[in-house]
Order: sequence, then C-alpha cells, then structure tokens
Amino acid sequence: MAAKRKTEVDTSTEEKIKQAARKVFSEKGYFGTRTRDIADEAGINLALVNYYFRSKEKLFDLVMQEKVYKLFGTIVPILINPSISFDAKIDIVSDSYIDMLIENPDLPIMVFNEIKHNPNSFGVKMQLGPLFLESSFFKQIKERNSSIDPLQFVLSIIGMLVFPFIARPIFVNMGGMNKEVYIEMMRERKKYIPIWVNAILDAK
Amino acid sequence: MAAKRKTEVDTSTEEKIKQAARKVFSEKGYFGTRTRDIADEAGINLALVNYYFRSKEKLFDLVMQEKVYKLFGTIVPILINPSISFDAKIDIVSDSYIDMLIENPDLPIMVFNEIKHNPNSFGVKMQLGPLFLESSFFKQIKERNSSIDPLQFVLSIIGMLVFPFIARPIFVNMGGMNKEVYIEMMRERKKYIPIWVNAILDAK
DNA sequence: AAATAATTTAAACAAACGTTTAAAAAGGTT
DNA sequence: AACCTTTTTAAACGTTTGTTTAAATTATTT
Repeated sequence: MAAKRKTEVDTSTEEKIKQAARKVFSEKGYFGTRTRDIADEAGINLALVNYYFRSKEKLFDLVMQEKVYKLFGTIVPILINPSISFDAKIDIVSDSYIDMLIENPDLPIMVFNEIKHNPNSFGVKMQLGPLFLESSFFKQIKERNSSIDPLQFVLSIIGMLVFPFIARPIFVNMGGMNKEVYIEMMRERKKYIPIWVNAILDAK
Repeated sequence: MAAKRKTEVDTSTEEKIKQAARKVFSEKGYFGTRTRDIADEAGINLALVNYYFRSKEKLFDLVMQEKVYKLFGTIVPILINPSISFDAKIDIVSDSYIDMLIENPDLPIMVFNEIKHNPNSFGVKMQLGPLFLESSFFKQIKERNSSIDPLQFVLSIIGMLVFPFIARPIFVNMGGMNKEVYIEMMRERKKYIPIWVNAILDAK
C-alpha cells in the first residue's frame, strides 16, 4: 500500500476503524464497547475490525497507548526539563494542558479507569518515575519552599488542572450546563492556576 | 459451638448479595461485572441475585444510589449550612472527607464514571443545585475574596481533596506504592488543605 | 489478459451473558 | 403429622458477544 501524502487525510479502512475505536472506547469504555459498535461507527464490515487489528483487546491497547501518551507525554517532558524555570513551567502547563483537555475531555477518566482496572496492560506502559523522583521540577519546588512536600504539591496542581474535566459530566451531562459555557470556564481557569500555585508555595 | 455474636451482623442472603455487589461493581464497573461474579463473591446461587433484586441493573442502581449519597451527601449539607463558619467548613470537610475517601478510595471514579455514562439514571438522582447557586458557602467565599469566581474556587478545593484518590491507581496499582504509605500521605494531606485554601483566597 | 494477492462481505461459530424455570429444600403454622 | 409459604438449587433459556470462515470482490503483478 502506497503511503499517502501529508496534506491528504487518511481515509483507509484501518484509519477509519482506529478513529471509530478512539471515539467509542472513550465514550463507553472497554467493556461497554461492542466490536459491532466500532464497526458501525466506522461504517465498515464487522469482520474488518479483526482483520486489521486481530482482536478487540489489541485495538483497545493501541488506542489506550495513544491516550496515555497524550495525558502524560505532553506534561512530563516539560516538568522534568531543567532548563525551563519553575514559573515558566507553570505557565506553559496551565495553558497547553487545559487546551489539550478541552479538546479531549474524556481523556483523564478513560486513562485512570484503565490504570485502575488493568495497571500492567500494554497500553499503560509508561515510566512515571522520572517525574516523581529526582526530577528538576521537584528540586525547583524545594528551592521555592523547602518545607513543602513536593508530591503533595504536585497532586494539587494536577488536581486543579485535571479534576474539572473528571467532574465535567456533573455539569454538562447531569447539570445541563452548556458545553461552550464549560469550555469558557476552563479557559478562564488558565489565569487562576499560576496565581493559586504561587499562593500555595508562599503560604504559611 | 454456635456462640452468639456480640454485634448483630446482617448475614441474610439479601445483604450478602448487596455487599458483594458493592465490592464487585466498585472494582470492575457495571459492564465489567457479571451477575456470576456477584453470586460467587457472595457465595450464593446465581439465581438468587435475580430472585432478590429482579435484575443486574436494579441492583446496580441501588448500589449507585448509596455511592452517590456517600460522595455528595456528606459534603453538601456541611457546605450549605449557614451557621458553620467558612474556616470551620474547610476544617471539617478536609478532615472527614479524606477519612471517608480513605475508607472508600474507589468511590469517586465509580460515581463520575456512572454520571458520565448514564447521567439520568435512577441511582444518580441528586440535586446539586443548592451547592452551586445561592448557597451559604458561595456567599462566604465572596465575603472573603470578592474578586474570585466561587465555582472555580470550589472546583479547586474538591479537586485537591478528591483527585489524589482518582490518581491513586497510578501510585498503588501501577507504581507499586504500598497502600499504607498512600493512606499516610492522605492523612498528612489533611493539614495542607486548609492552609492552601486560605492561601488561594488571600492571593493577588 | 491471466494469475496472484489483498480486501471486503455475509454468514456462522462457540462461548458467555442476564434471566427464567421448575423442582427440591427449609421454615413456619395449624 | 399435614399444609402452605419462602428460599435455594441445578439446569436450561434465548441473546449477545468476540471471533472465524469461506466465498466474493477489488487491486496489483506478471
């Protein structure tokens, strides 16, 4: 099969299935998704799912690996980079991470679900040690406030960033809040996070 | 041989099934749970699940209603109570909510999952409007800092409290952290939250 | 054009699923 | 005891599930 050019959209059957899988797995989870749902969403014959990806589980692992990378792979390299200042890290992460989550609101709940249910699966293989051990970010936190527990602090930053998207269904699905209103709220949030992070570090 | 127990534990079949359902649904979710899993966990015959609860879905709704009440019903009455001061609210919630979450670490991810997947189900019927509208808590936030958006602020508090339990599988299941170490970390966290909440409110 | 390979299709497969059945066992009442 | 109700059981029910099959179609190579 000849490779398509960059500018062209990949409309191959394989890609159609992958995109459908991304959507359906995100919405319904692994056990809530039927192979037939993916086939229908992709508009292709049922057998093609197994023809291209061998099994539902293999396809899920593939999608999950993408998702895990999206959730962690975008934030970890920034935080562990020693040549980026602490303040710059907070600014960059607040801005880009919230943007990414606005585009992928189902991402956190999907990934945390999978890690809980299947912590050693192929799709979840990712080394998070670098962030939580002797990383540059931890040192920078210590420099700013030596009395703080860096792990507690990191849990709070990530929580402030990610939790609103985990709680999103309470507002959007359950509470009837308009999606656009919620997105605007998340955009507003970008301004608050750096201020609050600094307030926490200067506390006590 | 048959010595009477001090505490009257309900060992009825109905209660055994309910307890098994609480455990298995929490661990595997609705679609990941088979009726046979619940029967095995309860140590009873498969047909008894339907005999006592009519259907898997009815049993799930029952369990979910308990869970939703546990997650929201313990925190909302405190926050909307006008006769409790702001500082006292933060102290009470930090302490009791983290204690409750230590006992029920799977609770948040289970409830958010269900609300996302089935926002209008019977088990999820709970009015959260009182908290987010004209509640005493919102007024108290405004009194402390008139320039802050109360909803953004509440999202941060709840996020700081709840998110560590949503991310728990990353540390405990995936990262290999000892459960007791994690619990101790959450106990430590009780001290941080009120300090950080006040720091956020005094910021800028 | 003929031959070969890759893709797509409709149909079927065995296993697993939630649920039901009908009979047996246990408990209670008279 | 006999009778009736409640609980428990093993087995089976009809669907749905992920997956496979074998033939049909399309694409590529010779």
